[in-house]
Amino acid sequence: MTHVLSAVAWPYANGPRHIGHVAGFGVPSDVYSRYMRMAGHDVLMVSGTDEHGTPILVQAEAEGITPRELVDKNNRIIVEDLVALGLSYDLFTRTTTRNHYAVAQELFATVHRNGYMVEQTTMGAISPSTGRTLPDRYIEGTCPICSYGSARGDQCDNCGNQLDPIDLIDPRSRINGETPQFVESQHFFLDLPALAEALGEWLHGRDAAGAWRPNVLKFSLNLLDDVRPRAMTRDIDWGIPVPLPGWEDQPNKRLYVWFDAVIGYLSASIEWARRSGDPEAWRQWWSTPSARSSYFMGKDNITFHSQIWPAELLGYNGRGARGGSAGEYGALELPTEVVSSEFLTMEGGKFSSSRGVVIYVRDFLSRYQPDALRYYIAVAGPENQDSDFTWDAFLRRTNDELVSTWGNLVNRTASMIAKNVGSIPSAGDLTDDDEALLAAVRGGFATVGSLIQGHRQKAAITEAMRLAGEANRYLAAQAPWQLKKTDPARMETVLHVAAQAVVDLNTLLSPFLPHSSSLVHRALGGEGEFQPMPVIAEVDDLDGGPAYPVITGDYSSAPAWEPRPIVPGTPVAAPSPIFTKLDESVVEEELARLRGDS
RNA sequence: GCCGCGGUAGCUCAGCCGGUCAGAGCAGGGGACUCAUAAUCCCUCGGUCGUGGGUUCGAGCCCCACCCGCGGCACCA
Repeated sequence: MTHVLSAVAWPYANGPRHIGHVAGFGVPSDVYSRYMRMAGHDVLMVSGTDEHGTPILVQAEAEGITPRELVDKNNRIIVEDLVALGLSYDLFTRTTTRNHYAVAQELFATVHRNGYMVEQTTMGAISPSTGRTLPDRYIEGTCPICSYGSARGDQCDNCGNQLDPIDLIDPRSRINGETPQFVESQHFFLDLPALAEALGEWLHGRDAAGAWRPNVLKFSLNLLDDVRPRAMTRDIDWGIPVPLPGWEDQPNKRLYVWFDAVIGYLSASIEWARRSGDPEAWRQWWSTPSARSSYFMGKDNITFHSQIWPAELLGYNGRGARGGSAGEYGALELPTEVVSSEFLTMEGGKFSSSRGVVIYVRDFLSRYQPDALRYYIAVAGPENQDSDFTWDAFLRRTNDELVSTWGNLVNRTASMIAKNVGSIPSAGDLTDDDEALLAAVRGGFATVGSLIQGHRQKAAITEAMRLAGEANRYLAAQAPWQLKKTDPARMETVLHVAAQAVVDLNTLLSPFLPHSSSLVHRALGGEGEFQPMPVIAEVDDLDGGPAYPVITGDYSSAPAWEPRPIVPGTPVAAPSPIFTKLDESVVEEELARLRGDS
């Protein structure tokens, strides 16, 4: 048994999340975590909402509410959506807790003390009316190269050239139109060059271990070719105060949102431990070299997880060129794996909230089953390359695969048993065909399990579904509905074998389809829930801040990743369908909705 | 421009270290069956594996060049 940290990317709280987001970090991390628990590992799955940064301020202003009101609102929406999807977080918290503030400040202070946080003066744009940093992308003006009138500060969308906002002609703020001021400002920079060698050692070690996806590793190694110090503070009044004399009381100096966001993995682990009654419990995942940690995210986050976060940890541990010593938490383990997904597109194009090309998780789940979405993401998601979500493909995957292949297998098996026996039948002598099916399904525990552990979930669920197909073929070949008249004893044996196959296939599919796994479980005479599910708990801040909702759960009842022998005589009632078949018309309905027709 | 990814049957894609690797699902055509949400099962049509070279006894799989599509290029979360 190993301690396994499932570190899941933190959804940004400037709005609700769409299905592309949960395809990138949500479903893959939950499948992995559920499987690892079933395989007997001690899993700690943590995340939360990321609530600092300029876009939060911009959105709050647009809605005419305070940043705090905005993040409170979106935190709750996101929490509800992730629970509805069945994501089994041990703790899903947020970055505005006092605990998180304290942990982030401890990291910053120690990295600073060790000499990896260096103060520099920079020229940057601020909004004259608010005094806040104006990120490059929030400045627009006329492109000095092609004279395009709406070039962004970081790049011109017309000619594609990278720009420096100070070169823009007639620059203006995209937030409120005012002319930005370019002023000198003091900031702290994470000294990546001083940590580059240690980062390289770590990355090459990960390379040698061989578990990372090649593109993630290559991208990360490329980053090392050109490391520069990177600013970890901002001129902004929303965020975590800089914990240094002369800085902590300045209302317009705050930690950079990404500096504290990645620290969330640690602060959430600590918060989980404090709430568990053993405040030191988090060390089993963070201070133990034999522990594993897997970080799940979309590809846009790779930089922060394969460079910034490990650099923060190395700086904290005092493991860079300047030496140093670890802070009060002691030396902390770097990521074992950075598991990055590519992007999900929508009907051939990028998701775009502003253009309405988007499906929010909430809207999706209001019309379709969560396991249908989970299935689609697992089997057709952006695991290794960008993949496209289309309603047509969703309909086909749901109807032809979930409903017809798997749901129907469960239904026909339970139905025949209920009608002809009324309980799980016992088996007579097994034929070669019987043994072959049982052996194939039993073999799935090794093959499907290792594929999930290797983050090849598409192949894993495809293999599980292939085995379901074998069970369907078995039934067609054995034709128990004919044996009913000719050889009732043999019919019972066949139904016994089929029931055993269904029960074990249900176990194999349950990390992907946790909601329906309980329905299948009960369809064959089981009781209660098969896969434990997350819950929302309203909790008080541990250190006196405002109360907030968290996702948590007791997953100790997770079933073991192994065959479960069925018990003859267990009553089986006539089943009702597990999955809802979709009408062809939903494709056109949803496309109309996307176009804004409704 | 630089870096990376992809280009395999009508569609979506598998093909790890080169040698039954020319595959799967869906769509199309034909048939079987009736337990099951008209679900299931069988058979079948279909590809010179982007292009041109090269290495090799042998290459979707390695090397070079080119064409096409996509993503990233940092203070943006």
